[in-house]
Amino acid sequence: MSDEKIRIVIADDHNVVRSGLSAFLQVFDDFELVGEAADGKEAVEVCESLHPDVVLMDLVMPVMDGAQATKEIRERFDDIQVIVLTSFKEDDLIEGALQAGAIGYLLKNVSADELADAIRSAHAGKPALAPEAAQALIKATSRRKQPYDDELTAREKEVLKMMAEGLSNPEIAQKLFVSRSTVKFHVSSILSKLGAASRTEAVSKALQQKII
Amino acid sequence: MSDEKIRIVIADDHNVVRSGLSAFLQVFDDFELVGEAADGKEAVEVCESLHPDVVLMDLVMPVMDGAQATKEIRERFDDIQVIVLTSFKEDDLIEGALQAGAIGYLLKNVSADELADAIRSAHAGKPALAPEAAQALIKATSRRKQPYDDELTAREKEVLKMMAEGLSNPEIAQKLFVSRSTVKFHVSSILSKLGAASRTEAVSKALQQKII
DNA sequence: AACACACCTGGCCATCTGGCCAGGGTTCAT
DNA sequence: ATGAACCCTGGCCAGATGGCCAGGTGTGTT
Repeated sequence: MSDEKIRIVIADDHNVVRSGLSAFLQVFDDFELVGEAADGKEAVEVCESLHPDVVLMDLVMPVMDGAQATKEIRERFDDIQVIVLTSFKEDDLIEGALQAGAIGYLLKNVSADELADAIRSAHAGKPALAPEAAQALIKATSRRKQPYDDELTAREKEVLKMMAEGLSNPEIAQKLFVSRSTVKFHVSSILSKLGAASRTEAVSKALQQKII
Repeated sequence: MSDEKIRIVIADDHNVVRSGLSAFLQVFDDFELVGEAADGKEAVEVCESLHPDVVLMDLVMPVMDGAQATKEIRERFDDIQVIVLTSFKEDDLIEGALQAGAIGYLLKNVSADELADAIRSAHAGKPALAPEAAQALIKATSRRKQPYDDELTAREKEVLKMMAEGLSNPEIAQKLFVSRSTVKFHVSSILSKLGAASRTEAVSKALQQKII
């Protein structure tokens, strides 16, 4: 460890969480809380003006979400490390956060010591993943590999949305100014790409996998 | 205000949040934090042994959720007031929490002062709803009134789930050991109750309204 | 120029869908 | 016991579905 304190910024839209993190950090004398932000946009601005070493970033925030903020921060200041701090309810966001350039991923039920370790690791450029986070990551990736053979085209998504509204093929055909055959063609593609046996199953899968 | 301090218990599965709330409470000298709990079950137990005046309760927790814990606490100790503290993402849980007997509902982005006011109100038996919470409550109730004519029966939900899996009527009939006619009967009921014109629309609505 | 890809169309056909009709049975509260 | 629910069944039928076949167009890449 160097003599310099690790300069930290907290980005979370909840007062209580900011206060809690702040309390955690005060226990250790190698940390210095230099700024706070209540949303992603603020987080980026604070990084601009203060150039902290590490940002503790919530994912679910108004105005700009944590993943987007992480991306912007990492693109513009590659010496600022971002640790994502979130609740286990948001499994599906982990991947996006890591792709955005977060070096750490912790759940909000971390202890002060674990948090401190993660911050020191991140500052040293070493990743710090909570075991639950790693697990959720595996789950998230394996879940996405199976169902798809391919991505849906724009037209297919359009048709899929109408299917989810309960429209029949003739109705969709009328709305899109194409023939029933064409709609059937798209529907067939959708079914095979989603691995569904019927339009109902396709819509069900699409909704659950948040394709629409 | 009496001379006695208001005895408070915090129930939240996130360390950080507990720490943050604790820090908020320390600012005021009429509060005394007497216990903490990391899930709903612990919260009930802590209430049993410590009989606090007010519980600050998170809704999303492992083992037993906050609504259930609130219900049990209110049933057994009607002199303990519960204030639900949650994030705005969980709009749809507000109603359940209030039905369970919570007297207050705050979002986690409250300030220390707002929290203090809410605790004092709750202790005096006066409700304390965050404006956003009230708004979400209205939204939640109005959203539920429209789509339903009636609740689904257990059997109908069972059929609905199979529909969402993409099973056809004959397949469902086979699984349930009933005839195709019976399945059709249930499907018809589901369609009319959900206001859907086809099974696909029914499944779509059911998924979006979190019925299944 | 050749190719892949997305998009469009028509016809044939077995199957599924969902509305309508009719009739059973149970259990539970009034 | 007289409903009121929920659950079960059969038949009839127009329409929708989805798989299969065959073809067409335009785009952009190589």
